[in-house]
Amino acid sequence: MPANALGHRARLNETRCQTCSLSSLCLPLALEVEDMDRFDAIIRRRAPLKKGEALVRQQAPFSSVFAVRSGSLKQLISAGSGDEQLSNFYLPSELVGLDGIDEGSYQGTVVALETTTVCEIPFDRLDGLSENLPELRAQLYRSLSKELRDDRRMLRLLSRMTADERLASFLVNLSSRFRRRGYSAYSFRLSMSRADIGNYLGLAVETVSRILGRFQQQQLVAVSGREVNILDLKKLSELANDGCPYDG
Amino acid sequence: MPANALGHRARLNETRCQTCSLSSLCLPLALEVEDMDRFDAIIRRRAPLKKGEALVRQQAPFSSVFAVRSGSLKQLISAGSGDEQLSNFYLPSELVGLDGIDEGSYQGTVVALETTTVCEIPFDRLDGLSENLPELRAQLYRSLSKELRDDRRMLRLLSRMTADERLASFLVNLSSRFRRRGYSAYSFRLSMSRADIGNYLGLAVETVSRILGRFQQQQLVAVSGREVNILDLKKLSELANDGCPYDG
DNA sequence: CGAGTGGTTGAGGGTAATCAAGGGGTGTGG
DNA sequence: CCACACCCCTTGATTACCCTCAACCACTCG
Repeated sequence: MPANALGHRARLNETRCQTCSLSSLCLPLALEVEDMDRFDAIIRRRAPLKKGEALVRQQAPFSSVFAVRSGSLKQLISAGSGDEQLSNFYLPSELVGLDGIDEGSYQGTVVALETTTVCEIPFDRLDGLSENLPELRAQLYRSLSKELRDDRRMLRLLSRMTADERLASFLVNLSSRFRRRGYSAYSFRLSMSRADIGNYLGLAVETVSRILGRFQQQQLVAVSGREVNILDLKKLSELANDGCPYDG
Repeated sequence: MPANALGHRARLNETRCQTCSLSSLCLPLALEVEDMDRFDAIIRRRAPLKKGEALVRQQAPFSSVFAVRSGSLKQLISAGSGDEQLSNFYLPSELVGLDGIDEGSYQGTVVALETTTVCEIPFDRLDGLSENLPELRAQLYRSLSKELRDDRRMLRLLSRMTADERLASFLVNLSSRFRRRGYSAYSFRLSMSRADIGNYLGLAVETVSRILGRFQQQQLVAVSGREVNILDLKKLSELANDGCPYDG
Protein backbone atom coordinates (compact mmCIF):
# COMPACT_ATOMS: atom_id res chain seq x y z
CA MET A 1 0.00 0.00 0.00
CA PRO A 2 1.44 3.36 -0.98
CA ALA A 3 2.37 5.69 1.79
CA ASN A 4 0.13 8.49 0.69
CA ALA A 5 -2.90 6.22 0.61
CA LEU A 6 -2.21 5.21 4.18
CA GLY A 7 -1.78 8.84 5.01
CA HIS A 8 -5.09 9.59 3.42
CA ARG A 9 -6.84 6.79 5.28
CA ALA A 10 -5.34 7.87 8.56
CA ARG A 11 -6.29 11.44 7.99
CA LEU A 12 -9.87 10.52 7.25
CA ASN A 13 -9.98 8.38 10.31
CA GLU A 14 -8.83 11.15 12.53
CA THR A 15 -11.77 13.31 11.62
CA ARG A 16 -14.38 10.68 12.21
CA CYS A 17 -16.65 11.57 15.08
CA GLN A 18 -17.11 7.95 16.04
CA THR A 19 -13.46 7.57 16.87
CA CYS A 20 -13.10 11.01 18.37
CA SER A 21 -12.47 11.04 22.08
CA LEU A 22 -14.62 14.14 22.40
CA SER A 23 -17.76 12.65 20.93
CA SER A 24 -19.41 12.51 24.33
CA LEU A 25 -19.03 16.27 24.74
CA CYS A 26 -19.33 17.57 21.22
CA LEU A 27 -22.24 18.43 18.97
CA PRO A 28 -23.09 14.90 17.74
CA LEU A 29 -23.24 13.57 21.28
CA ALA A 30 -26.78 12.30 21.05
CA LEU A 31 -26.70 10.84 17.55
CA GLU A 32 -27.18 7.27 16.45
CA VAL A 33 -24.40 5.60 14.50
CA GLU A 34 -25.86 6.18 11.05
CA ASP A 35 -26.80 9.77 11.84
CA MET A 36 -23.32 10.40 13.09
CA ASP A 37 -22.05 9.29 9.71
CA ARG A 38 -24.22 11.86 8.01
CA PHE A 39 -22.93 14.48 10.39
CA ASP A 40 -19.40 13.30 9.73
CA ALA A 41 -19.90 13.83 6.05
CA ILE A 42 -20.41 17.57 6.30
CA ILE A 43 -17.37 18.22 8.47
CA ARG A 44 -14.33 19.75 6.87
CA ARG A 45 -10.88 19.08 8.16
CA ARG A 46 -8.55 22.01 8.59
CA ALA A 47 -4.80 22.09 8.82
CA PRO A 48 -3.72 22.56 12.43
CA LEU A 49 -3.40 26.16 13.49
CA LYS A 50 -0.09 27.34 14.85
CA LYS A 51 0.11 29.40 17.97
CA GLY A 52 -1.01 32.93 17.21
CA GLU A 53 -2.77 32.03 13.98
CA ALA A 54 -6.31 33.30 13.48
CA LEU A 55 -9.12 30.84 12.86
CA VAL A 56 -11.61 33.53 11.93
CA ARG A 57 -11.33 37.29 11.77
CA GLN A 58 -13.75 39.81 13.12
CA GLN A 59 -16.30 40.95 10.51
CA ALA A 60 -15.39 38.22 8.04
CA PRO A 61 -18.56 36.68 6.61
CA PHE A 62 -20.01 33.93 8.74
CA SER A 63 -20.16 30.53 7.08
CA SER A 64 -19.12 27.84 9.53
CA VAL A 65 -18.91 27.05 13.17
CA PHE A 66 -15.85 25.22 14.45
CA ALA A 67 -15.54 22.50 17.04
CA VAL A 68 -12.23 22.50 18.86
CA ARG A 69 -10.50 19.11 18.64
CA SER A 70 -7.29 19.88 20.48
CA GLY A 71 -5.50 22.94 21.74
CA SER A 72 -7.24 26.16 22.72
CA LEU A 73 -8.20 29.55 21.37
CA LYS A 74 -9.19 33.01 22.50
CA GLN A 75 -11.77 35.35 21.05
CA LEU A 76 -10.85 39.02 20.76
CA ILE A 77 -13.45 41.66 20.09
CA SER A 78 -12.01 44.98 19.07
CA ALA A 79 -14.06 48.11 19.27
CA GLY A 80 -13.45 51.39 17.51
CA SER A 81 -10.88 52.87 19.83
CA GLY A 82 -8.19 50.26 19.44
CA ASP A 83 -8.67 48.25 22.60
CA GLU A 84 -9.34 44.55 22.36
CA GLN A 85 -11.61 42.72 24.73
CA LEU A 86 -10.90 39.06 25.29
CA SER A 87 -14.36 37.62 25.50
CA ASN A 88 -13.81 33.89 25.63
CA PHE A 89 -11.40 31.00 25.80
CA TYR A 90 -12.31 27.87 23.84
CA LEU A 91 -11.26 24.38 24.92
CA PRO A 92 -11.69 21.04 23.12
CA SER A 93 -15.31 20.15 22.24
CA GLU A 94 -16.45 23.75 22.49
CA LEU A 95 -17.99 25.55 19.53
CA VAL A 96 -16.47 28.67 18.01
CA GLY A 97 -18.41 31.16 15.94
CA LEU A 98 -21.97 30.80 17.17
CA ASP A 99 -22.26 34.51 17.89
CA GLY A 100 -21.80 35.22 14.19
CA ILE A 101 -25.14 33.78 13.11
CA ASP A 102 -27.16 36.86 13.87
CA GLU A 103 -25.24 39.44 11.88
CA GLY A 104 -23.82 37.03 9.33
CA SER A 105 -20.28 37.92 10.27
CA TYR A 106 -17.90 36.78 12.96
CA GLN A 107 -18.08 38.95 16.03
CA GLY A 108 -14.47 38.63 17.00
CA THR A 109 -11.11 37.40 15.87
CA VAL A 110 -10.40 33.93 17.20
CA VAL A 111 -6.74 33.11 17.67
CA ALA A 112 -5.01 29.86 18.60
CA LEU A 113 -3.18 29.96 21.93
CA GLU A 114 -1.12 26.91 21.00
CA THR A 115 -1.10 24.38 18.18
CA THR A 116 -4.77 23.72 17.68
CA THR A 117 -6.95 21.56 15.48
CA VAL A 118 -10.58 22.21 14.75
CA CYS A 119 -13.42 20.64 12.80
CA GLU A 120 -15.11 23.05 10.45
CA ILE A 121 -18.87 22.63 10.25
CA PRO A 122 -20.53 24.64 7.47
CA PHE A 123 -23.53 26.18 9.10
CA ASP A 124 -25.98 25.84 6.22
CA ARG A 125 -25.22 22.13 6.02
CA LEU A 126 -25.55 21.81 9.76
CA ASP A 127 -28.86 23.63 9.67
CA GLY A 128 -30.13 21.41 6.86
CA LEU A 129 -29.09 18.26 8.64
CA SER A 130 -30.62 19.38 11.90
CA GLU A 131 -33.97 19.63 10.12
CA ASN A 132 -34.29 15.85 10.31
CA LEU A 133 -32.27 15.23 13.44
CA PRO A 134 -34.06 16.63 16.48
CA GLU A 135 -31.22 15.53 18.74
CA LEU A 136 -28.70 17.47 16.73
CA ARG A 137 -30.97 20.50 16.75
CA ALA A 138 -31.41 20.23 20.48
CA GLN A 139 -27.69 19.98 21.00
CA LEU A 140 -27.12 23.06 18.89
CA TYR A 141 -29.66 24.99 20.93
CA ARG A 142 -27.98 23.77 24.07
CA SER A 143 -24.62 24.97 22.87
CA LEU A 144 -25.98 28.41 22.15
CA SER A 145 -27.85 28.48 25.41
CA LYS A 146 -24.84 27.31 27.38
CA GLU A 147 -22.73 30.08 25.94
CA LEU A 148 -25.41 32.54 27.04
CA ARG A 149 -25.28 31.07 30.49
CA ASP A 150 -21.51 31.34 30.65
CA ASP A 151 -21.62 34.91 29.52
CA ARG A 152 -24.13 35.76 32.22
CA ARG A 153 -21.77 34.23 34.73
CA MET A 154 -19.05 36.51 33.40
CA LEU A 155 -21.33 39.51 33.68
CA ARG A 156 -21.72 38.78 37.35
CA LEU A 157 -18.02 38.21 37.74
CA LEU A 158 -17.16 41.51 36.13
CA SER A 159 -19.75 43.62 37.81
CA ARG A 160 -19.72 42.30 41.36
CA MET A 161 -16.58 40.36 42.15
CA THR A 162 -13.30 41.56 43.57
CA ALA A 163 -10.05 40.79 41.82
CA ASP A 164 -9.40 37.87 44.19
CA GLU A 165 -12.79 36.37 43.53
CA ARG A 166 -12.31 36.73 39.79
CA LEU A 167 -9.02 34.88 39.79
CA ALA A 168 -10.37 32.16 42.04
CA SER A 169 -13.42 31.80 39.85
CA PHE A 170 -11.25 31.62 36.76
CA LEU A 171 -9.07 28.85 38.17
CA VAL A 172 -12.01 26.84 39.48
CA ASN A 173 -13.78 27.17 36.16
CA LEU A 174 -10.73 26.03 34.21
CA SER A 175 -10.26 23.18 36.64
CA SER A 176 -13.77 21.83 36.12
CA ARG A 177 -13.55 22.24 32.38
CA PHE A 178 -10.36 20.20 32.32
CA ARG A 179 -11.92 17.58 34.56
CA ARG A 180 -14.88 17.21 32.23
CA ARG A 181 -12.50 16.63 29.37
CA GLY A 182 -10.69 13.86 31.18
CA TYR A 183 -7.68 15.87 32.29
CA SER A 184 -6.58 16.49 35.82
CA ALA A 185 -8.65 19.03 37.67
CA TYR A 186 -5.71 19.84 39.91
CA SER A 187 -2.73 20.11 37.66
CA PHE A 188 -2.72 21.81 34.30
CA ARG A 189 -0.93 24.22 32.07
CA LEU A 190 -2.32 27.62 31.20
CA SER A 191 -2.20 28.17 27.47
CA MET A 192 -2.89 31.87 27.87
CA SER A 193 -0.60 34.63 29.07
CA ARG A 194 -1.12 36.72 32.19
CA ALA A 195 -2.09 39.56 29.89
CA ASP A 196 -4.82 37.39 28.38
CA ILE A 197 -6.11 36.46 31.80
CA GLY A 198 -6.13 40.08 32.87
CA ASN A 199 -7.90 41.16 29.73
CA TYR A 200 -10.51 38.43 30.16
CA LEU A 201 -11.13 39.16 33.83
CA GLY A 202 -11.05 42.92 33.53
CA LEU A 203 -7.85 43.27 35.56
CA ALA A 204 -4.41 44.71 34.96
CA VAL A 205 -1.62 42.22 34.31
CA GLU A 206 0.10 43.33 37.49
CA THR A 207 -2.99 42.58 39.52
CA VAL A 208 -3.21 39.07 38.08
CA SER A 209 0.41 38.47 38.93
CA ARG A 210 0.11 39.84 42.44
CA ILE A 211 -2.97 37.84 43.28
CA LEU A 212 -1.55 34.61 41.93
CA GLY A 213 1.42 35.30 44.19
CA ARG A 214 -0.86 35.84 47.15
CA PHE A 215 -2.79 32.64 46.40
CA GLN A 216 0.53 30.86 46.41
CA GLN A 217 1.49 32.29 49.79
CA GLN A 218 -1.88 31.15 51.12
CA GLN A 219 -1.19 27.62 49.92
CA LEU A 220 -4.19 27.67 47.61
CA VAL A 221 -2.18 26.97 44.48
CA ALA A 222 1.37 26.36 43.38
CA VAL A 223 2.16 28.35 40.28
CA SER A 224 5.29 28.14 38.25
CA GLY A 225 5.09 30.12 35.07
CA ARG A 226 2.11 28.65 33.30
CA GLU A 227 2.03 25.43 35.26
CA VAL A 228 -0.72 25.43 37.84
CA ASN A 229 -1.23 23.06 40.74
CA ILE A 230 -4.38 23.53 42.68
CA LEU A 231 -3.70 22.71 46.31
CA ASP A 232 -7.00 23.64 47.92
CA LEU A 233 -9.85 23.49 45.44
CA LYS A 234 -12.42 23.74 48.19
CA LYS A 235 -11.14 27.04 49.57
CA LEU A 236 -10.65 28.35 46.08
CA SER A 237 -14.27 27.50 45.26
CA GLU A 238 -15.46 29.24 48.37
CA LEU A 239 -13.43 32.27 47.45
CA ALA A 240 -14.89 32.21 43.96
CA ASN A 241 -18.31 32.11 45.56
CA ASP A 242 -19.77 31.09 42.27
CA GLY A 243 -22.86 29.21 43.24
CA CYS A 244 -21.88 26.01 41.44
CA PRO A 245 -18.23 25.29 42.25
CA TYR A 246 -17.92 22.03 40.37
CA ASP A 247 -19.56 22.84 37.11
CA GLY A 248 -18.07 24.17 33.88
CA MET B 1 -73.76 39.08 19.46
CA PRO B 2 -73.21 38.43 23.15
CA ALA B 3 -70.65 40.54 24.87
CA ASN B 4 -68.43 37.69 25.95
CA ALA B 5 -68.23 36.39 22.40
CA LEU B 6 -67.07 39.78 21.25
CA GLY B 7 -64.61 39.80 24.09
CA HIS B 8 -63.35 36.42 23.07
CA ARG B 9 -62.97 37.49 19.44
CA ALA B 10 -61.15 40.64 20.45
CA ARG B 11 -58.86 38.74 22.75
CA LEU B 12 -58.00 36.27 20.04
CA ASN B 13 -57.38 39.08 17.65
CA GLU B 14 -54.97 40.75 19.98
CA THR B 15 -52.76 37.73 20.07
CA ARG B 16 -52.64 37.26 16.35
CA CYS B 17 -49.18 37.86 14.97
CA GLN B 18 -50.54 39.23 11.72
CA THR B 19 -52.14 42.15 13.46
CA CYS B 20 -49.35 42.65 15.95
CA SER B 21 -47.41 45.83 15.50
CA LEU B 22 -44.23 44.01 16.49
CA SER B 23 -44.40 41.38 13.77
CA SER B 24 -41.58 43.00 11.86
CA LEU B 25 -39.24 42.60 14.84
CA CYS B 26 -40.44 39.41 16.47
CA LEU B 27 -39.80 35.73 15.85
CA PRO B 28 -42.26 35.17 12.95
CA LEU B 29 -40.84 38.11 11.04
CA ALA B 30 -39.88 36.09 7.98
CA LEU B 31 -42.92 33.86 7.75
CA GLU B 32 -45.50 33.63 5.00
CA VAL B 33 -49.12 34.24 5.86
CA GLU B 34 -50.12 30.58 6.21
CA ASP B 35 -47.00 29.74 8.19
CA MET B 36 -47.66 32.62 10.49
CA ASP B 37 -51.03 31.11 11.21
CA ARG B 38 -49.39 27.87 12.25
CA PHE B 39 -47.04 29.81 14.46
CA ASP B 40 -49.97 31.74 15.84
CA ALA B 41 -51.64 28.52 16.82
CA ILE B 42 -48.97 27.47 19.28
CA ILE B 43 -48.81 30.77 21.13
CA ARG B 44 -50.46 31.02 24.50
CA ARG B 45 -51.86 34.23 25.78
CA ARG B 46 -51.03 35.24 29.33
CA ALA B 47 -52.78 37.66 31.61
CA PRO B 48 -50.84 40.93 31.82
CA LEU B 49 -48.20 41.01 34.51
CA LYS B 50 -48.38 43.72 37.11
CA LYS B 51 -45.34 45.70 38.07
CA GLY B 52 -43.08 43.56 40.23
CA GLU B 53 -44.69 40.27 39.23
CA ALA B 54 -42.41 37.45 38.14
CA LEU B 55 -42.81 35.91 34.69
CA VAL B 56 -40.47 33.03 35.43
CA ARG B 57 -38.45 32.13 38.48
CA GLN B 58 -34.86 31.05 38.60
CA GLN B 59 -34.45 27.25 38.52
CA ALA B 60 -38.06 26.63 37.58
CA PRO B 61 -38.24 24.02 34.82
CA PHE B 62 -37.85 25.43 31.35
CA SER B 63 -40.82 24.94 29.07
CA SER B 64 -41.48 28.10 27.11
CA VAL B 65 -39.86 31.20 25.79
CA PHE B 66 -41.76 34.46 25.97
CA ALA B 67 -41.99 37.31 23.50
CA VAL B 68 -42.60 40.67 25.09
CA ARG B 69 -45.67 42.40 23.65
CA SER B 70 -45.73 45.54 25.74
CA GLY B 71 -44.03 46.79 28.85
CA SER B 72 -40.63 45.69 30.01
CA LEU B 73 -38.90 43.23 32.32
CA LYS B 74 -35.62 42.63 34.05
CA GLN B 75 -33.76 39.38 34.59
CA LEU B 76 -32.19 38.79 37.99
CA ILE B 77 -29.66 36.06 38.56
CA SER B 78 -29.04 35.31 42.19
CA ALA B 79 -25.96 33.44 43.28
CA GLY B 80 -25.40 31.65 46.54
CA SER B 81 -24.41 34.58 48.68
CA GLY B 82 -27.59 36.58 48.44
CA ASP B 83 -26.60 39.18 45.87
CA GLU B 84 -28.64 39.52 42.72
CA GLN B 85 -27.15 40.41 39.39
CA LEU B 86 -29.40 42.19 36.93
CA SER B 87 -28.36 40.62 33.67
CA ASN B 88 -30.80 41.99 31.15
CA PHE B 89 -33.68 44.30 30.40
CA TYR B 90 -36.29 43.06 27.95
CA LEU B 91 -38.27 45.38 25.69
CA PRO B 92 -41.17 44.60 23.32
CA SER B 93 -40.37 41.98 20.64
CA GLU B 94 -37.46 40.57 22.61
CA LEU B 95 -37.39 36.94 23.73
CA VAL B 96 -37.21 35.92 27.38
CA GLY B 97 -35.96 32.56 28.55
CA LEU B 98 -33.59 31.42 25.82
CA ASP B 99 -30.78 30.88 28.28
CA GLY B 100 -32.82 28.17 29.97
CA ILE B 101 -32.64 25.70 27.10
CA ASP B 102 -29.27 24.29 28.03
CA GLU B 103 -29.92 23.29 31.60
CA GLY B 104 -33.64 22.82 31.24
CA SER B 105 -34.37 25.44 33.85
CA TYR B 106 -34.65 29.20 33.81
CA GLN B 107 -31.38 30.87 34.63
CA GLY B 108 -32.84 33.88 36.36
CA THR B 109 -36.00 35.34 37.75
CA VAL B 110 -37.65 37.65 35.24
CA VAL B 111 -39.75 40.41 36.77
CA ALA B 112 -42.04 42.98 35.15
CA LEU B 113 -40.89 46.58 35.56
CA GLU B 114 -44.34 47.87 34.72
CA THR B 115 -47.62 46.40 33.48
CA THR B 116 -46.42 43.96 30.86
CA THR B 117 -47.94 41.53 28.40
CA VAL B 118 -46.10 38.63 26.84
CA CYS B 119 -46.77 35.82 24.38
CA GLU B 120 -45.89 32.42 25.71
CA ILE B 121 -44.32 30.11 23.14
CA PRO B 122 -43.96 26.49 24.30
CA PHE B 123 -40.48 25.52 23.27
CA ASP B 124 -41.17 21.96 22.18
CA ARG B 125 -43.93 23.18 19.89
CA LEU B 126 -41.67 25.89 18.56
CA ASP B 127 -38.93 23.37 17.94
CA GLY B 128 -41.31 21.05 16.15
CA LEU B 129 -42.68 23.82 13.98
CA SER B 130 -39.22 25.06 13.12
CA GLU B 131 -38.43 21.64 11.70
CA ASN B 132 -40.41 22.52 8.58
CA LEU B 133 -39.93 26.26 8.61
CA PRO B 134 -36.32 27.16 7.88
CA GLU B 135 -37.05 30.86 8.24
CA LEU B 136 -38.42 30.36 11.71
CA ARG B 137 -35.42 28.26 12.61
CA ALA B 138 -33.08 30.89 11.26
CA GLN B 139 -34.85 33.58 13.23
CA LEU B 140 -34.58 31.55 16.40
CA TYR B 141 -30.86 31.10 15.83
CA ARG B 142 -30.55 34.79 15.19
CA SER B 143 -32.30 35.59 18.44
CA LEU B 144 -29.95 33.38 20.38
CA SER B 145 -26.97 34.71 18.54
CA LYS B 146 -28.03 38.31 19.03
CA GLU B 147 -28.32 37.78 22.73
CA LEU B 148 -24.80 36.40 22.73
CA ARG B 149 -23.64 39.46 20.87
CA ASP B 150 -25.34 41.78 23.33
CA ASP B 151 -23.80 39.95 26.25
CA ARG B 152 -20.35 40.29 24.73
CA ARG B 153 -20.96 44.00 24.43
CA MET B 154 -21.81 44.06 28.11
CA LEU B 155 -18.65 42.15 28.94
CA ARG B 156 -16.64 44.87 27.29
CA LEU B 157 -18.66 47.53 29.02
CA LEU B 158 -18.11 46.01 32.43
CA SER B 159 -14.47 45.20 32.06
CA ARG B 160 -13.12 48.24 30.25
CA MET B 161 -15.43 51.21 30.50
CA THR B 162 -15.51 53.96 33.08
CA ALA B 163 -18.71 54.79 34.89
CA ASP B 164 -19.37 57.70 32.53
CA GLU B 165 -18.93 55.53 29.48
CA ARG B 166 -21.23 52.89 30.91
CA LEU B 167 -24.04 55.35 31.55
CA ALA B 168 -23.62 56.92 28.13
CA SER B 169 -23.61 53.52 26.50
CA PHE B 170 -26.72 52.54 28.42
CA LEU B 171 -28.63 55.61 27.32
CA VAL B 172 -27.55 55.34 23.70
CA ASN B 173 -28.47 51.68 23.64
CA LEU B 174 -31.91 52.33 25.09
CA SER B 175 -32.40 55.17 22.66
CA SER B 176 -31.71 53.01 19.62
CA ARG B 177 -33.87 50.20 20.92
CA PHE B 178 -36.77 52.60 21.35
CA ARG B 179 -36.18 54.02 17.91
CA ARG B 180 -36.31 50.57 16.36
CA ARG B 181 -39.63 49.98 18.03
CA GLY B 182 -41.12 53.14 16.65
CA TYR B 183 -40.79 55.28 19.74
CA SER B 184 -38.83 58.46 20.07
CA ALA B 185 -35.08 57.99 20.29
CA TYR B 186 -34.76 61.26 22.18
CA SER B 187 -37.48 61.26 24.73
CA PHE B 188 -38.51 58.31 26.80
CA ARG B 189 -39.34 57.07 30.23
CA LEU B 190 -37.09 54.71 32.14
CA SER B 191 -39.10 51.82 33.50
CA MET B 192 -36.27 50.78 35.80
CA SER B 193 -35.06 52.39 39.00
CA ARG B 194 -31.62 53.88 39.51
CA ALA B 195 -30.81 50.85 41.61
CA ASP B 196 -31.64 48.60 38.66
CA ILE B 197 -29.44 50.65 36.36
CA GLY B 198 -26.60 50.52 38.85
CA ASN B 199 -26.96 46.81 39.31
CA TYR B 200 -27.00 46.26 35.56
CA LEU B 201 -24.00 48.48 34.87
CA GLY B 202 -21.94 47.35 37.82
CA LEU B 203 -22.15 50.71 39.58
CA ALA B 204 -23.43 51.95 42.92
CA VAL B 205 -26.76 53.78 42.91
CA GLU B 206 -25.00 56.92 44.08
CA THR B 207 -22.66 56.81 41.12
CA VAL B 208 -25.54 56.49 38.67
CA SER B 209 -27.23 59.46 40.24
CA ARG B 210 -24.10 61.58 40.27
CA ILE B 211 -23.24 60.88 36.66
CA LEU B 212 -26.74 61.55 35.41
CA GLY B 213 -26.46 64.85 37.22
CA ARG B 214 -23.16 65.58 35.54
CA PHE B 215 -24.56 64.67 32.11
CA GLN B 216 -27.34 67.12 32.79
CA GLN B 217 -24.89 69.88 33.67
CA GLN B 218 -23.03 69.17 30.46
CA GLN B 219 -26.27 69.57 28.50
CA LEU B 220 -26.11 66.00 27.22
CA VAL B 221 -29.46 65.02 28.64
CA ALA B 222 -32.32 66.49 30.61
CA VAL B 223 -33.42 64.10 33.30
CA SER B 224 -36.39 64.51 35.55
CA GLY B 225 -37.02 61.48 37.66
CA ARG B 226 -37.47 58.72 35.14
CA GLU B 227 -38.17 60.98 32.20
CA VAL B 228 -35.18 61.26 29.93
CA ASN B 229 -34.60 63.74 27.15
CA ILE B 230 -31.50 63.22 25.13
CA LEU B 231 -30.14 66.57 24.06
CA ASP B 232 -26.91 65.55 22.38
CA LEU B 233 -27.04 61.99 21.11
CA LYS B 234 -23.89 62.49 19.08
CA LYS B 235 -21.72 63.45 22.02
CA LEU B 236 -23.31 60.77 24.12
CA SER B 237 -22.47 58.19 21.46
CA GLU B 238 -18.89 59.39 21.31
CA LEU B 239 -18.68 59.15 25.06
CA ALA B 240 -20.09 55.64 24.95
CA ASN B 241 -17.43 54.83 22.42
CA ASP B 242 -19.31 51.73 21.50
CA GLY B 243 -18.29 51.09 17.95
CA CYS B 244 -21.81 51.14 16.58
CA PRO B 245 -23.67 54.10 18.06
CA TYR B 246 -26.93 53.66 16.22
CA ASP B 247 -27.57 49.98 16.59
CA GLY B 248 -29.57 48.10 19.19
C1' DC C 1 25.39 39.57 23.20
C1' DG C 2 21.64 42.66 22.73
C1' DA C 3 16.84 42.94 21.94
C1' DG C 4 12.37 41.45 22.84
C1' DT C 5 8.75 39.10 25.34
C1' DG C 6 6.51 37.71 29.45
C1' DG C 7 6.34 37.93 34.30
C1' DT C 8 7.10 39.92 39.01
C1' DT C 9 7.42 43.54 42.44
C1' DG C 10 7.07 48.29 44.47
C1' DA C 11 5.19 53.19 45.03
C1' DG C 12 1.60 56.47 44.34
C1' DG C 13 -2.70 58.19 42.68
C1' DG C 14 -7.55 58.07 40.79
C1' DT C 15 -12.05 56.30 40.37
C1' DA C 16 -15.84 54.69 42.24
C1' DA C 17 -17.61 52.25 46.63
C1' DT C 18 -19.11 53.00 51.13
C1' DC C 19 -20.96 55.51 54.83
C1' DA C 20 -24.09 59.06 56.14
C1' DA C 21 -27.79 62.32 55.83
C1' DG C 22 -31.48 64.68 53.77
C1' DG C 23 -35.23 65.77 50.17
C1' DG C 24 -39.27 64.72 47.30
C1' DG C 25 -42.95 61.94 45.76
C1' DT C 26 -46.76 58.62 46.55
C1' DG C 27 -49.96 55.87 48.97
C1' DT C 28 -52.38 54.72 53.09
C1' DG C 29 -54.76 55.30 57.20
C1' DG C 30 -56.32 58.27 60.69
C1' DC D 1 -57.69 66.42 54.22
C1' DC D 2 -53.57 65.78 56.46
C1' DA D 3 -49.84 62.96 58.68
C1' DC D 4 -46.89 59.52 58.50
C1' DA D 5 -44.24 55.99 56.41
C1' DC D 6 -41.86 54.25 52.78
C1' DC D 7 -39.36 54.23 48.72
C1' DC D 8 -36.54 56.45 45.49
C1' DC D 9 -33.31 59.66 44.53
C1' DT D 10 -29.69 63.02 45.48
C1' DT D 11 -25.63 65.05 47.61
C1' DG D 12 -21.43 65.20 50.60
C1' DA D 13 -17.23 63.14 52.94
C1' DT D 14 -14.19 59.43 53.49
C1' DT D 15 -12.12 55.16 52.21
C1' DA D 16 -10.33 51.26 49.57
C1' DC D 17 -9.32 48.81 45.74
C1' DC D 18 -7.03 48.43 41.74
C1' DC D 19 -4.74 50.91 37.88
C1' DT D 20 -0.80 53.27 36.30
C1' DC D 21 3.89 54.09 36.11
C1' DA D 22 8.41 52.30 36.75
C1' DA D 23 12.05 49.19 37.47
C1' DC D 24 13.79 44.71 37.40
C1' DC D 25 14.32 39.64 36.39
C1' DA D 26 14.12 35.30 33.57
C1' DC D 27 14.07 33.40 29.28
C1' DT D 28 14.21 33.04 24.22
C1' DC D 29 15.79 34.15 19.86
C1' DG D 30 18.21 36.37 16.18
